[in-house]
Amino acid sequence: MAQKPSIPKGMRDFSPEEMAKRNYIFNTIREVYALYGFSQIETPAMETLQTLMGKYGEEGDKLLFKVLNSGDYLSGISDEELCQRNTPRLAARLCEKGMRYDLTVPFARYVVMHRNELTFPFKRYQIQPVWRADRPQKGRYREFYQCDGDIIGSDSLLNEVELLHIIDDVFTRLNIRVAIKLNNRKILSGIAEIIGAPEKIIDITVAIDKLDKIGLDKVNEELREKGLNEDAIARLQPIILLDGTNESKLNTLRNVLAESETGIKGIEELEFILHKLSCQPLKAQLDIDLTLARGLNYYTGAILEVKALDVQIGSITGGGRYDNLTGVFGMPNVSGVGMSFGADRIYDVLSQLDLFPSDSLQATQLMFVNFGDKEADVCMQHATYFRAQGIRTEVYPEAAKMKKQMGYADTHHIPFVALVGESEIEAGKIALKNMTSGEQQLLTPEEAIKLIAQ
RNA sequence: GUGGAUGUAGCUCAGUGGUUAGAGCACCGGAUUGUGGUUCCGGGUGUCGUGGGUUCGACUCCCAUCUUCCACCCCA
Repeated sequence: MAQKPSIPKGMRDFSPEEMAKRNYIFNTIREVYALYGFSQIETPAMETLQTLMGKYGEEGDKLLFKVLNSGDYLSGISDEELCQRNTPRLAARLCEKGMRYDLTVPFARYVVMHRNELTFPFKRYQIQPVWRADRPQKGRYREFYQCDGDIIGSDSLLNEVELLHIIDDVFTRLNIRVAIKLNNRKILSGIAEIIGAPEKIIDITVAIDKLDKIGLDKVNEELREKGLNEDAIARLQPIILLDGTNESKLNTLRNVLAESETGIKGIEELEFILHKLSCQPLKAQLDIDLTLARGLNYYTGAILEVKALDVQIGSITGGGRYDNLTGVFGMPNVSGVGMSFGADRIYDVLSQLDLFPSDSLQATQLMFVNFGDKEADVCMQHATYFRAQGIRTEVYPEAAKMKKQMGYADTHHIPFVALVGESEIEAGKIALKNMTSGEQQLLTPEEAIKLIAQ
């Protein structure tokens, strides 16, 4: 007897109901992207390791799923090499492909390869799974979907504004209340500059990012450990604890960063975005948040992150401006701004708040009960007609007991059941039962369609 | 990758070093051959995650391994 089957760690099956809910999310995001003039692309599940390696830092390289070469993958490898057991080097010899880790790097590769076909600015969205050999936890999987949208080949800050509107539209449609956190990498750089530790920018942002989690004392402690002197830490305090309206935050920053050209530039960028948004306000609340650093260090300008207000969960969307997306692939000076919706976390939010609209879950609208061969023939013809009219229709395939057939309709949440037996056939009508109210009436097919369609 | 928990029926979980492993819900059959979601009757559907070990005897104790979960790391 075969063992119980299983699936790899951190990967999931999706039931019909889960798929319906997931598609509701994907469709919403797709529609909004399309409304803003984005076009969809897809890239392969695997990329060459040459494309993937070294793009996500040391940590990222470890988390890449590598794919063993096909065929005689040991040919050309000596026993000596095998015995050395140098895992990274051996992996490089045995694997030349890897599973995509995110959608941004494959997109950069895509842009470089297709640069002659593209007209810039290029606005693309991409909804595909990515794979990471991370240790799974709740809400963290080894296979999950990202829904990326990027605008590349344009330095205009209007793109940032547009992304914020897209985010606002998506979450408005999904009925999720969110707060959008906004920051600018240039401001963070300016801060590092002012306190005289520009090379510590990563350490500082990582430490500041933990404020919510570990508190001010621990953050300062960590800064100390990272080699910042007391004077620098002291100068950081007002920045770490910055509070008030977005406007007052920017004013405070303007004073603190007066001597940093970069910092002032960052402030001006944020001011521009806020000004544009004041003409066309968002429904979501928007906060300037300096603790927002984002792990990835390729961002160079605006950084954004979205949190759900009514559910305790990590960020459900993130993004920002990067100046040199394609540089590593030999195509310099392509600037872009992009973001990624975290579909799996959005799913969790909608589930917890019970916000999936019921019509997004409904599949079949009408089921014909099967009374036997002769009746079924008539039902099949009716079904063809109903389908042609756009009604999602099925005919129960067996002349099972009425109880079983009704039970089937019930568990599948089919709102209408049609009963067509001898007497109905004779009258040329169908008995249409509303499964919610229990009411039943004798109707012509046309009348039935009208009733079901409303 | 580091540290710590967890795994018994489809689901949520009881259970004891000793016969044949239980409950609720779900599910299946019947009451009911043209009417579901209510009711009544009947049914346990399981290699107790997997593989070893200790023992007269292991679901229970030990080891390994896998899964899921928690914290760190990192992140969506």
